[in-house]
Amino acid sequence: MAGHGARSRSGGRPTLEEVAARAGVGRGTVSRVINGSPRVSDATRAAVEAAVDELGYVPNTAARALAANRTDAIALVVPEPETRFFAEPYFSDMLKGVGAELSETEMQLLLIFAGSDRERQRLAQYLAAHRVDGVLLVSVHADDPLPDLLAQLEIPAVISGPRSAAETLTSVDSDNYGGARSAVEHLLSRGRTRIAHITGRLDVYGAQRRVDGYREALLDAGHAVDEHLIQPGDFTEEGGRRAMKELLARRPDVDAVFAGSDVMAAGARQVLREEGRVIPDDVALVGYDDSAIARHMDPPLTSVRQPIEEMGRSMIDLLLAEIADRRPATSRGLERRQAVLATELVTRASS
Amino acid sequence: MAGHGARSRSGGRPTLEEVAARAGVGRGTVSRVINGSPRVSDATRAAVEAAVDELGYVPNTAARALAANRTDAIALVVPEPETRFFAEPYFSDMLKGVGAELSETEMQLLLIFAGSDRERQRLAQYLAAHRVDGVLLVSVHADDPLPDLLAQLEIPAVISGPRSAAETLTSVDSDNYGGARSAVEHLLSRGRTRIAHITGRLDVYGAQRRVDGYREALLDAGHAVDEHLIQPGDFTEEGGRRAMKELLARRPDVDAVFAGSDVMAAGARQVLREEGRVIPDDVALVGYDDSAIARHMDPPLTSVRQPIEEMGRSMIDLLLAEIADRRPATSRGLERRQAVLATELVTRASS
DNA sequence: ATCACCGGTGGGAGCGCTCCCACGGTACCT
DNA sequence: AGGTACCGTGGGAGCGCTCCCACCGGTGAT
Repeated sequence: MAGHGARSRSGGRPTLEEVAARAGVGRGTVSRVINGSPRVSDATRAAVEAAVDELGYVPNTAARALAANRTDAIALVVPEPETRFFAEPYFSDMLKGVGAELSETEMQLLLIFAGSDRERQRLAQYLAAHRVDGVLLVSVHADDPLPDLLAQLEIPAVISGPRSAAETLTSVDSDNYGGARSAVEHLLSRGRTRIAHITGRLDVYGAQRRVDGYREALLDAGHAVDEHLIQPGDFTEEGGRRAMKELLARRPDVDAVFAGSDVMAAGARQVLREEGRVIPDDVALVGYDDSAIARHMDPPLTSVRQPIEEMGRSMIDLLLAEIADRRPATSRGLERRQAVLATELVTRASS
Repeated sequence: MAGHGARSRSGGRPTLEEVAARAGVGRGTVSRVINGSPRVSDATRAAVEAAVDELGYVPNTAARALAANRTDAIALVVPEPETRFFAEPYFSDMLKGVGAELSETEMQLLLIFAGSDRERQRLAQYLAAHRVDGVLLVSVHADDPLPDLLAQLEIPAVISGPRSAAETLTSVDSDNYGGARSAVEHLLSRGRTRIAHITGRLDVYGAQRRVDGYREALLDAGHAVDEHLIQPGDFTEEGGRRAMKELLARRPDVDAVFAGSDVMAAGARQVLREEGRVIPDDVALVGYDDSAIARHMDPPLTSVRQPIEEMGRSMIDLLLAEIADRRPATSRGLERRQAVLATELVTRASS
C-alpha cells in the first residue's frame, strides 16, 4: 500500500529535493528553474535542467496546488446535457478549440456537468472550495444564478454567448447580428422579397440579435419589416415545423425562410415539402450553425457558420488573461473584456 | 447550509483543524468522519457533522491528494479530435453517461486530448506523474501504444471498443455482432435476398464483428455468402460512395445494403440516387449508429442504435471497481472484466 | 576605506490533509 | 485480581511543493 517511505526509493517519482541533490543546488533554486524565474544564473539553470532530464522529474501537482494555493485547472461547466447543445457539433468544435489552446499551457481541463439539482449543488461546493482557477461557461440561460455565484466568489470566468447586451462577465460570442444580416442579404440578392424569419428562443440573447440583424438588413435594403413574417421558434425541430405551418397559413406567398438554427430549418423543410413547396424554387431556405444536418439535408442547406473552434480558443485566451491579472492581486482594475467573432455564410443548394 | 459567520473571516475556507476545534474533537476524528470510517461513535460523528455544516467545510482536494497519494480524478483521453468520432453524437452521449455515473461519486473528470504528438507527450508525462487514478480510453486504434503504457504504469484503465478479441484491458463494447445480425435479419424479413455490406475500417475490431454478424445471419438463414457483396469502406462518406459504386458495378441486382455506419450509408445513398435507384423500393438501406444523419436522411434511415450512454456509465462502473480493487494492493488477483451491451434496430422508411 | 545595494542562492516554515502509533477506557477472559 | 483484547480517540510526522527571509560575495557610491 504505497506507504510513506515504502515506495520512495524504488518506484516513486523523483521529488524536487532529489533533483536539487543531483544538481548540487538547493531546493529553492530548482523550484525557481521549474517555474521559470529569471533570478537564476545560466550555469545553474543548465545544471538543474540536466538533473531534471536525467531523473525524469515531473512536478507533483497536488503539492504545488497545496503550497501555492492555485490549481492549474479550469473547469468547463456544461449545463443540461440533454439539450441540443450537447449533441450538436457546437460542443465538440468548441472543445477542439479549447483543447488546442490549452495544450500550449500547463493547465488541465475539468468537465463539470450542471444539469440536475444535485450536480449544481456539487458544482457550487466545488467552486466554493476553489478547486479551479477559472471557469468556462457555455449556453447559459438568462436566469441562471451561476454567473452571479462566480462573480461573488471572485472566480475568473468567461461566458460564451453573453446573456444580454449588459453582460458583466467576460464574454465570447459570434456575430449573431452580422450572421443574420448576411443570411438576409444573401436571400435579397437572390431576388427574394417576402423573407420570413423563424427565431430561436427569444430569451436567448443571440437569438434576439439574429432578429435584429434580420430586421435591419431588410430596412437597410429599403424593405419594410412585416411582423407577420417573424415567427418565434424554440430551436427544436418540432418548433420549426410549427412555426413554418403558422407562416404558411398567414403568408402563403412567402418566398424565403431564414431559420435561426439548422434544426429548425429541418423542421421547416418537412412542412414545406408536405405542402408541396419546392426548395429553393418556391421557397429558399437558410439555416444557422452549419451543422451536419445542413450538409446532409435535401437539398443541402445554406447556413451561417460560426467560428466555434476559434470561440473556444478565444475563451481560453481571455480566461487565462483574467487569471493572470488576478494573481498579483491588482484587484478590480480590469476593463471589461469581450470578443465577438465573425461568421461566414456557407451557400448551398437550398437558396 | 451556507456558513454563517465562518465565511466572513477573510482568511479563506475552514480547515479540518477548525472543524475539529468547533466540534471539540481531534483532527484525526474529523478526518475519520469525513472519510466515512466506521470507527467513530455515533455521538461524535453527529457533533462533527454539525460542525462541518455550520462552518461549510469542504475538504481541500490538493491536501488530500498530497497526503493520501491519490487524486480522486479520472481522465477521459480523447484521441484525434478531428475525426468523425468527435462530431458524432457518440462522444456527447458517452459523456452524458460518464457524467451521470460520476455525479454519484466524488471523482472529477479530466478531459485530455491526445491528438498531436505534443499532446501525446504531455499525456505520457501526465500519466507518469500519476495525476489521475484511472483512465477512460475511447476509439483507440489497434496499433496505439497508449494501452500498453497504461498497463506498464499499472494505471487502471477501461477501453471502449476493444482492440481485438484478445483485448487485455478492461473493456466496454456494444454488441457489434448482434447489431449487424439484427440489421441483416431485418432485411431478410423484408424479403431482400441480395444484401450487400459496406464494412467499416477492418482494422477496427468492431467493424470486423459487424462483418461476422452479417455473414452468420445470412448463413443461419440458409443463404450463401457472396463475397462480391462485401465491400470494404472506411467509415467516411466518400468511402461509402466509392463502395457503393463498386457494388453496383459488380452486382447491379443488389436489393439491399447494410452499411457499417450512417455516414457511409449517406454516401451510398447519394450514389444510389444518382443511379436512379429508389430507396427503399429498389434498394433497401440500413446504417449503423442511429446518428442525427439517420433521422434527417431522405428517406429516414433504418439504423442500429448502440446504447452509448449506458456504455459510458458502464465504463465508469468498471473503472471505479478497478481503482477500488487496486487500493488495498491485492495485486493482480482480478479477473478480466468486460461488458457487452445490446444494440437495438431502429426501423425507418429506408428499409 | 566604509556603506548600501543587489543578483544569486539555501533552506525553514508552512499549505491541509492522511496515516499511524500511542493512549485511556471498557469488557471479557483466565 | 491481573491480563488481554479491543474500542474510540488525539495528535505527531510527514506528503512535495512554494514562499520568503537570511545570507553571501561583488558592485558602485560615498
